[in-house]
Amino acid sequence: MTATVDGNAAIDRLRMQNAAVPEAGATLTIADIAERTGVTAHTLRYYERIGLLDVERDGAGHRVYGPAEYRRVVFLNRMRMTGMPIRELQRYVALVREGEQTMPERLALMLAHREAVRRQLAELTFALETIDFKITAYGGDCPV
Amino acid sequence: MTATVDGNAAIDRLRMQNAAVPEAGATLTIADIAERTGVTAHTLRYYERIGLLDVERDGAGHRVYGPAEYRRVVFLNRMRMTGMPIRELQRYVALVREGEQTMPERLALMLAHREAVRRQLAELTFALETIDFKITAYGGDCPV
DNA sequence: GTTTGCGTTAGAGCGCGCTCGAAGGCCTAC
DNA sequence: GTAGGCCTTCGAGCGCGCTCTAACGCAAAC
Repeated sequence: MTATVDGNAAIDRLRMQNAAVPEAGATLTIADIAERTGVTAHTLRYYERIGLLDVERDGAGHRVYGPAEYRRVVFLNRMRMTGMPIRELQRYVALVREGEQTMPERLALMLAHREAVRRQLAELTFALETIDFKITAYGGDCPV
Repeated sequence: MTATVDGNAAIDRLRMQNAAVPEAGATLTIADIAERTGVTAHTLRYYERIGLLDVERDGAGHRVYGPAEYRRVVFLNRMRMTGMPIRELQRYVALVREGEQTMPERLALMLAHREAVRRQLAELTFALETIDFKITAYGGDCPV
């Protein structure tokens, strides 16, 4: 993972994920996916174990990832970044497997999560004021 | 904790904390502090145990909180909300106990944390786009 | 042919931040 | 005087999300 000017590892990862989308028909190993997404092989196996990923095996029993799996990993990673619990992701993935008729429910899940993220943003912004206040206070004196 | 229009429990708590500042000289029980800050009595004892709070005892051995302790609890709560680890709070509190000469170091800690929170805000904002994209996609079809 | 290196599985372990249980003390109300 | 309720301490337990170990397999490189 290469560092960029702002030095934000998570944002770097997001940029990397956008840049490293495999072309249609490509087949990738677990190491490839780990490198391209920044999700460790251990975690990829863990995600598969708990039902977040479905991955084929080659003749040697090794995992074979394609663009669809790549996109899934990136999606999972972003939802985790925004604090979506594993349990909810399991529910979402289960709905995807059930087929098109679950699209309204999936949409509802995403809408609810968007609200959760917006609340999170509001909280962070609010709490940031306390930090700013603290920093300003260190110009004078600082209680606590 | 009373609900407000937007239904954001954490923001409600922040508002409540601002509204429930005890007047100078007031003495509060652990239950009072729990109610006013939204931090449970269990957690308040835990914070004390790990060195984040210093609280006096009355004749019966019960904890007695004053405005300074209240402010400390509110501060701790806000730093936790923004993801500051307990270890860092322990370090900060240790610096406070060491006295005024640690103010530059405390300031540096706060500045670093402010940057961390800003990064967090950037990440959330970035990842929010993925959610928005997903939601838009449900108007059409949705891969993954 | 053996070393190197990547992969596999099952399952244990860990760090964090609480959260709870048990056993008991003090104070007030009835 | 006894029941209820809130307080105390100590220590164990828990949910989450990984993270790592052990033991082993296959396959190309030397």
